[in-house]
Amino acid sequence: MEDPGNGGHAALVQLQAYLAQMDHAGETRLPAERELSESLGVSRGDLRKALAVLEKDGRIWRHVGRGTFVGSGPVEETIGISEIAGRTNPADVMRARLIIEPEIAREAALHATLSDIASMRQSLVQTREAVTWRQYENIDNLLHRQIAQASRNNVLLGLFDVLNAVRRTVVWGRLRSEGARPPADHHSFGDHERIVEAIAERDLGGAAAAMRLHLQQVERRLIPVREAAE
Amino acid sequence: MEDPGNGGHAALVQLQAYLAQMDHAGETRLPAERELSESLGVSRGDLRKALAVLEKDGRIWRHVGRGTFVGSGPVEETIGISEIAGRTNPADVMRARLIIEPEIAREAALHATLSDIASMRQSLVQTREAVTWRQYENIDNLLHRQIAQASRNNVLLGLFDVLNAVRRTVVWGRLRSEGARPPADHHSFGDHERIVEAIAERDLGGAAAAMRLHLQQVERRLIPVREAAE
DNA sequence: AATTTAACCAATTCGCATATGATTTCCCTT
DNA sequence: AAGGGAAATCATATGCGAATTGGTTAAATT
Repeated sequence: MEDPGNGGHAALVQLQAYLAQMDHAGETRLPAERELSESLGVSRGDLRKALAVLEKDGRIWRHVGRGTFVGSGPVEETIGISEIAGRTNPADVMRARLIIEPEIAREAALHATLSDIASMRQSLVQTREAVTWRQYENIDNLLHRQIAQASRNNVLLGLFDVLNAVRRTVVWGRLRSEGARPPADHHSFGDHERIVEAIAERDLGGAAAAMRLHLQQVERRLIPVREAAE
Repeated sequence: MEDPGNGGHAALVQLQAYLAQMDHAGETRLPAERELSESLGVSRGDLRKALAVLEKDGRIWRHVGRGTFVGSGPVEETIGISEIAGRTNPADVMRARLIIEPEIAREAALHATLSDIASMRQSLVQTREAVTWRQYENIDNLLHRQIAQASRNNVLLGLFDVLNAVRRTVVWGRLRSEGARPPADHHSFGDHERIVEAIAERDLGGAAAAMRLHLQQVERRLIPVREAAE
């Protein structure tokens, strides 16, 4: 019916024109294939061929149930926590913390407000007052997050949250077995205080170094054996 | 009705017993408050008091519409890209790249395999052969990701992917306006080569420094005005 | 007077209807 | 008989309303 013999080339031309017009209007999603084929006066088969060409060229992006979009596709939302945690191990998580968190601490030393520092110091006190291991862990988590928040950079804070969620996923089931032991060891207290102190004094390198040292201590404690021999 | 005067202590005891039994069974979610209060034979008010105690102690986790869970809460899957991108700006994204990516490059210099380096060098060549800006961007993205992959740490790679997705979300619509201009400038080519070279030579500090320099160049180009005066 | 009970609110999940791109089948034209 | 288009079908994703659930407030009961 539709001027056969052109091999669908007319459809491609019309589609490109439509796309340019739409691109100019700022729209990113184009109508459904059924509507568009009728609107452009071409068969759906030809339209799909033209769409396939544009997709292979990277100009559009299609997905079942969602629609067809211009550009490099709808942002890939599917980098979820479990996706990362599923193909890694505690050692890599610890290594990543050792790489990322000192730099975050350095940035915190540069941008922390007085309110941030006050909150951290309050957490320091609460850390010492914890009577349960779980309580201690919660406050420890909070303190580390407060440091990330003190960077005053929501991207860094978001990355920290992702890293933290991955960590809690990967090592899940390891801490639970230790039960309700109180935190009798005092090594982390000093570490935390040194970090906060360096941030308060705007000592960028000192904050990074203190955080690195602290995480190395934590890493050492994660190694199962040898603790007695030390 | 329920033996008044105990101040809800009986509810706490019963709840702890119930929690222990459930914990042993491996379940993580406990029934709704209305059911549980009837099941345990205590008023909802007393049950909520007991739940509040356990929550403050960190043993359970409650959330409206979801339910009550044992442990440190259901793994927070909802740190999605849009959640981060929604409350930030291009400057913070650039700053985060400037902080994170050099450290990733340093790690890559330490762990990259020969295969990794070969892939990167191939991307270098392809970068120079790109005839479209979109093509160039794609290969540039690929190269940066290859560097993250060369760290041989899936957590770092995942964090890079998140950061990259946030970047593409935040700056979306800015690059599109420049249309189909071919990449006539050559400054990034040298940057990229220096980074890959440093990684190949296992020069940790050099790789980080080269990456930092490269990103600073990119940041400079993102500033809208002043480009002609340079 | 105090606590239980019920009612209501806000946030979340669940199920079903709808929308969409992919695929197959059928039918008409030539 | 063959080719191509139109319709039917499938698999996946979204939207919306009902039901669920923790949090809060008011009424009722003892």
